[in-house]
Amino acid sequence: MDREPSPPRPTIKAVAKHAQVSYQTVSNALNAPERLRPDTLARVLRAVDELGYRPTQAARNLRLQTTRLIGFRSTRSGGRGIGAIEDRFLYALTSAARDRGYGVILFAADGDEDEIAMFEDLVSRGAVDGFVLFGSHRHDPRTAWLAERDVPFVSFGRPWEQTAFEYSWLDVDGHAGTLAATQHLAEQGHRRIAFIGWPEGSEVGDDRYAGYLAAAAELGLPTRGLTVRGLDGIGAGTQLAAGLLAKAHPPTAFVCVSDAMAVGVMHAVEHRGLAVGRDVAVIGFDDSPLATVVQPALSSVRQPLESIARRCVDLVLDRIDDPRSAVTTSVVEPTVIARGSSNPSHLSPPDGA
Amino acid sequence: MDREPSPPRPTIKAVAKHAQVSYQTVSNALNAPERLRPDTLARVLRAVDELGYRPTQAARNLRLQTTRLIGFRSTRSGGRGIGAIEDRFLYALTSAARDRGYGVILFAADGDEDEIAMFEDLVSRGAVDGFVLFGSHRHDPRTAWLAERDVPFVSFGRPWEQTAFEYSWLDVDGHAGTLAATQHLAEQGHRRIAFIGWPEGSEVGDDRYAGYLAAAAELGLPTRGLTVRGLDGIGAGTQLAAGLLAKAHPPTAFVCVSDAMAVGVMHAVEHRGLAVGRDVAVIGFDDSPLATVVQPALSSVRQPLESIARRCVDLVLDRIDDPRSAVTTSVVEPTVIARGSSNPSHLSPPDGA
DNA sequence: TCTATCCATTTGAACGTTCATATGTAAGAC
DNA sequence: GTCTTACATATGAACGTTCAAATGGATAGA
Repeated sequence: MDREPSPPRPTIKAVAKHAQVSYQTVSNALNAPERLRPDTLARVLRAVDELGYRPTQAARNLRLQTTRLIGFRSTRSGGRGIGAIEDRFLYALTSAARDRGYGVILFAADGDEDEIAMFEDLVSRGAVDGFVLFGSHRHDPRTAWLAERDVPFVSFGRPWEQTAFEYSWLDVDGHAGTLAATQHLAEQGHRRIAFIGWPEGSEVGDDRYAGYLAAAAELGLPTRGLTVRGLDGIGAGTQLAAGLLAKAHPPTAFVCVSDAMAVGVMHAVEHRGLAVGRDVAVIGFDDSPLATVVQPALSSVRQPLESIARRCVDLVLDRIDDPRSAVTTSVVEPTVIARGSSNPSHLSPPDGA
Repeated sequence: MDREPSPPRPTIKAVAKHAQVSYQTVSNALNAPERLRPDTLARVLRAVDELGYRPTQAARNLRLQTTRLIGFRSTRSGGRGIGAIEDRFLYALTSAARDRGYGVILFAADGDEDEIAMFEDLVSRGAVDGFVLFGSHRHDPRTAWLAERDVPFVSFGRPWEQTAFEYSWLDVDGHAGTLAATQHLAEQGHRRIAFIGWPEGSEVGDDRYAGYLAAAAELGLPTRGLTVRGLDGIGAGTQLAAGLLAKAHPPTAFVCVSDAMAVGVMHAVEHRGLAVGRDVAVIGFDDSPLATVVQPALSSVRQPLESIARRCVDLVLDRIDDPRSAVTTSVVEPTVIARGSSNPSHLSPPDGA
C-alpha cells in the first residue's frame, strides 16, 4: 500500500561513479569546464543530467562561506496601508534576485528595533549575505547598525538626514512625481488644481507636497485654499475633497498623495453629481491595485518598482562580491500613468492598462 | 581613514578555546546541556555569550541534512487583486515560522508550471525543507508533484476534486462566511438581502454564493432578482449595485463576495442619496485593508489568517519531522466583523477595530 | 631513448557543525 | 586498596562541496 520512499538526492560522488571519474572531475565539469577534455566533459554532464544532480546548497554554503540569500523584512501591514506597493516590490525583488542566482529570505519584524534584532540573528548565524531595506525615515537606526558591521545592504528609501557613514540607496523622486502629475493636469486645461496630502511631518508626504507647490509656482497656478491634508484613507479623501468642492470657486482637478486618497476624492466628486474625468480630473500616487479597480480607472504616478528592485539586487550583490565597492545612490523618476480619471479621451472603453 | 574590517564570526572552536574545553563540549552545552557539570555549562555559556557565538547555519544544515527553511511563492499580483490577503498571510506565516525556528524563503513564480519548476530547483538543491501553498483550484498540478516526491507541504486552500493521493490542507469555510454574513444582516432586520458575486466558475466564488443561498433558504428570505455577478472590482460593484437599487423593490442590504465589490456597492448606495449603514447595509469578504479606509468602515467576513498560518507551519513541520505523520485537513470558520456599514450603532465614531 | 613540458585528472584538505564512541576521572562497593 | 560504575569530557568521523596541489600519462625536444 505504501509507496516506496523517494530516492535520496544524488551526490557528487554518485555522479562521479556513474561517469567513471573522480568526484573532483565532476566538480570541475560544473565549475571549471575548460579544464576537462571535451569528451570527458560531455560524459560527466550527461551523467549529471541523467541523475538530475544539483549541488547541495548547504555544502556549497559551507565551503564558499556564502548563502546566496538576501534578507527582506515582512511587515504586519504590508507597507503603508491600502496603497501598499511592498508586495509588488517584493515580487520584483524575488524575481530579480533569482535572475542573479540569489534567493530572498523573509523575516517578520515590526519596528526598527525588532528588525535590527532580526539582522543580528541572521548575520550572527551567517544565514544571509545581505539585506534590502524597504522604506526609510528620519533617524533610521537600521542603516547605521548594518554599516557599522560591514553587512552588505542597499536601501530603497533615501537617508532623510546627514549620516556619518555612506551606503547605497535608491529612491523615487516624489517631488518630481507630483510635479509631473500637476503638469499633466495643467496640460488638460486645468487651472484650479487642488492637493490632497498627508499631515505635515512625513518625509515622503512632504516631498510630494513640495513637488505640487513647485509645479504650481512654475505654471503660475493658484494654491491658496486648494491644499488640504489628512490621514490616509478613502474616507478621508472623500471628506477633504467634499470640503473643497463645496467652496465658491471649487477646484477642477486634484493631485493626491496616494491612490486611497484619490479614490476618496473620486467618490466626493461623483457624490456632487459631477463626472470624474470629464468634469473633474483626479490623479493618485503609487499606481496601486486600487487604481484599476475603480470606474473610471484612476490616473496615478507610477514608481518603476521592477527596475528599482533589479537595481537593488545589483547594488547589494556588488557589495557582497566586493565589500569595498563604491557606494551608489540614485533618485529615479516616476511616470504619470494617464487613465480615465484625468483624461476624457481615456474614458471609454475603461481600460486597465 | 578606512575603518578596520569587522572581525570574523566566532566558530565553535574559538568558544572552546575561550572556555578552556574541547569544541565538542561547547556543542554539548548547546545541544545537550544535561551532559555537562553545572559549572562547566555556566563557563561555556558565558564564553558563548561573551563572543556572541551562534552556530553557523550552513554547517548545521550540512550536518543535519536540513535547512530550517520553508518555501513560499510570491505572485506578481500579490493574490487576487485588490482584496489581496496574501501579504497579511505571508507576514503571519513568517512570524509563525520564526517562532518554531524556521525561516521563509520566497520564490517568484507566475502560474503552476512555473511554480513547479521552482519546486524542482529548490528541492533538487536541498534548499528548503518544505512548502506552504497559497490558494488552490481545480486540477491543481502542484500538489501531485509534491506528493509524488514526498516533499513535505501543506496547502492553504482545499483540493477542489478527488485526488489519488492525500495531503494536509487548511481552508476557510467561505460558505459559512457568507451564511453568517447574511444572518448578521437579517438580525439587523433586513429582509431583502442582495448578493454581489463573481462570475460562475470560480471555486471560491461559488462556495461563497452557496452560503448566501443557504442562509436565505434557512431564513425564508427572497433571492430572486437579488443576485448579480461580475468581475471583481470597485467599479464593477458600483455598477452591479446601481442596477439593483434602481429596481422597484430594491434590496436594503448587500452581501458581497469581496471587499472591493462591497466598497463599490457603498459607492452606489451613497450615489443614490442613501446612507450606508443607516439606510442600506453592506458587508464584504476578507476584511482586507480596504475595509478600514472607507467611511463608514466596512463590515466584512474575516479569515483568521494568523491562526491559519500558524497551523500551516505546524502541519508542514509535522511532515518534515516525520514524513509518515498523519495527514490533517480542516476547514476553519471565518467571523463576521461588524462595523458601521452594516450596523448603525457602529456608525459613530468611525472606528477601525 | 631519456628528460622536460604540458595537460587532464586525481588526491588531500578544509569549511563548521553534530553524532557516535572512546577516554579519563571521581565516587562507591567489596 | 582494587575493581566496578557512573559520569564528564575529549577524540574521530561524517555531512557534500570546492580549492590547492600532486600525480600520471602523453607529447615534444634533445
